[in-house]
Amino acid sequence: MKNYITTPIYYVNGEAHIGHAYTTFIADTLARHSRLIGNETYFLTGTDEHGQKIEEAAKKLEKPTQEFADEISATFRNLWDEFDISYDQFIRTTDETHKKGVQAAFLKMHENGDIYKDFYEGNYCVSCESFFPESQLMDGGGCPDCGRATTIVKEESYFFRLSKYEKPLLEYYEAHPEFILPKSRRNEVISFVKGGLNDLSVTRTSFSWGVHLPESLNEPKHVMYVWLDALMNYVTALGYGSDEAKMDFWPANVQLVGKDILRFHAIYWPAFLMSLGLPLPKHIGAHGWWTRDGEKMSKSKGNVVDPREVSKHYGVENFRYFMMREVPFGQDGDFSQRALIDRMNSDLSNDLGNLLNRIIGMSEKYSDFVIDSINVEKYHSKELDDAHTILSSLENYLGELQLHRYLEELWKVFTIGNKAIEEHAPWVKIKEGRNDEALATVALVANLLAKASVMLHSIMPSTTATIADALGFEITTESYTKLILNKGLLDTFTIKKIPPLFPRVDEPLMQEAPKAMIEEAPKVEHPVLEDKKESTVSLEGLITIDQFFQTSLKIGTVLNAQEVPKSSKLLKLQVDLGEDSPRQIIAGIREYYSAESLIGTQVCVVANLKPAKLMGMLSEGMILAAKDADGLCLIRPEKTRLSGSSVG
RNA sequence: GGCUGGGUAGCUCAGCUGGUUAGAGCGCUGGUCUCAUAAGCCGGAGGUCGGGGGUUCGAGUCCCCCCCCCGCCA
Repeated sequence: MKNYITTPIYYVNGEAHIGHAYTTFIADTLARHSRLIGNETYFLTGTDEHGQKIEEAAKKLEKPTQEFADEISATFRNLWDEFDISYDQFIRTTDETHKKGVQAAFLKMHENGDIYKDFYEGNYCVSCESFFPESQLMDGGGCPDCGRATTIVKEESYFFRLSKYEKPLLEYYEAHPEFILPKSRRNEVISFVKGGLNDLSVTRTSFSWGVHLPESLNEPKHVMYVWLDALMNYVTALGYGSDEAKMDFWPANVQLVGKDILRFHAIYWPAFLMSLGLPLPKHIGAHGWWTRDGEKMSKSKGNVVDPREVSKHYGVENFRYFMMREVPFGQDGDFSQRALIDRMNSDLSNDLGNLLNRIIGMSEKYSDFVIDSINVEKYHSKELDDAHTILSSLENYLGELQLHRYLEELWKVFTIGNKAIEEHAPWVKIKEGRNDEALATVALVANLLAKASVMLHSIMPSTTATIADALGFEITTESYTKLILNKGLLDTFTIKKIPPLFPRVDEPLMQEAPKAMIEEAPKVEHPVLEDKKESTVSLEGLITIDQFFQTSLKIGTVLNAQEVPKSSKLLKLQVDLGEDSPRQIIAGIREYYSAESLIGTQVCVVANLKPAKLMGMLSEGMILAAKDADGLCLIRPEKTRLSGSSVG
């Protein structure tokens, strides 16, 4: 069976981040598994290098565009090599064969009547040199990026008849429920298509860094627009439009994408393929995003996870295991060192690594490291059966890309091993002279480890190779067939005494993200508070407690809030102070809080302030807030209190 | 605002077409073994299954209303 697996091609406008690594790890896992079970496999990844942004970025650095693209593309490729990603091809959209293939596809679509010339009309920002849809414009029609006025501009463009494929696509989704994974994403795509599809502008004349139209069309000004160019890579990599020798790998089995680009892969891409008369991929798998310590990653926060950094400190395969195990496919995941360390200690050190160590120790004492499976079936057929049931169920999870379930199940095999040792206590049997039984238990566990390692291999290739080596075998399609499919046992071998594979990790090995450090600081031990004898507060301007209580502070609940027209600072609030009717309070906090975000929340109000008028509107109180150079924040009760509760 | 999906133990989640005392992993905790990486194994605590109505002999599971969260669209 042929099995083609792809990652998206990564845009060369920045360094590889954890998201890129995640997609690539999943794809690599699927590819390795496919090879292991004996499929003819082709695994494609690469870089997307065309477009105006790349052209501009290169210009800024005063580099030839190609040179710029070469450099960034190489950083991706190097990272994958460092991570031992087993790609069969690394495609670049600047490859000549790719360009040729895209042109061939364009011609074919043109011939089929799916491409026509018209005008692209939209709101154009001259300064940003880009078009924006109506919905993205600012209130007055300004550019969402720079705020300047936009103008309606007409640009000559070729269009792809996407609208024609509305029905065929819907029918396809209907007939192939497994096309879009996870299934929850399927609804989104379907409802989008049901909402109607507009034809797609697929060429541009405003920049030149891209694939030009086929010469026969004689349109030197036109360049292919990003998605047509980029999506085609999946077939041009196989030689579409040039040497088509590898085209029999098409259709792809799994095409992995981030959830942000699902629409392009689940709508445009299949439509293009339909137009070209090519079959559609079996699965488009959309995975989620990663946050760090519960927060969105961003350059400005300085909390971006650098996959190279994590791998350097914790090891690529541990990192990889963590990402696969931690998150259900499609869901967003959270990266934290705590979670990573917990996973490593609990799953890798305790369950797996320690189990291997246990049998190394026993075999050393009981049989001079020699392990023989001869009596395993006699004494442990139950354990073997249970393990085989688990091992043979794993394939199902892979089909739905449920890597975390796959691993969760696989781990039960280690539990069987740990329990068996406990239950059969070989150390007791040895004392009783029942050596056969003791050694059978050790051999059982060796076999369980061997089998589990085979199934773990696609996720932790090098680690499992080490385990296999210690257990005197090699992980190959042959050993997969022998140990998993045919439920065979290991030949007699001498186990290698190796140091613990997964030493426990006690402290974070990396520097924490800036925010996280602040949050964790209070966990440090608190020194005992000394009793202060003399006040160091300046006596100037002090008031008595009675004077303080002349101010009535109350907790209020914001019932409603809206912007004050013509004011950039003021919000008009309706605040419930537990009185017969709510107060109207005008607060100068609009720059920091949206009206919407306040509704239903609680604030601290000066309740006995003489009413005042602000911009002609009555204000019956004041909201307490704290302000410093970083902005303003409201003073609120830590927990919800009854409206009108007094503060003091 | 429209449409999905979801709100179940401290945390992350499983619970299919309604049926015995609501589950798993991690965490916490008591015990126990000693081959082992302060690992393993056994046990325990902890949940009015978002709220309120309803259908039913019986509802986490079905229906209605409400609240809240994520996502997609506008």
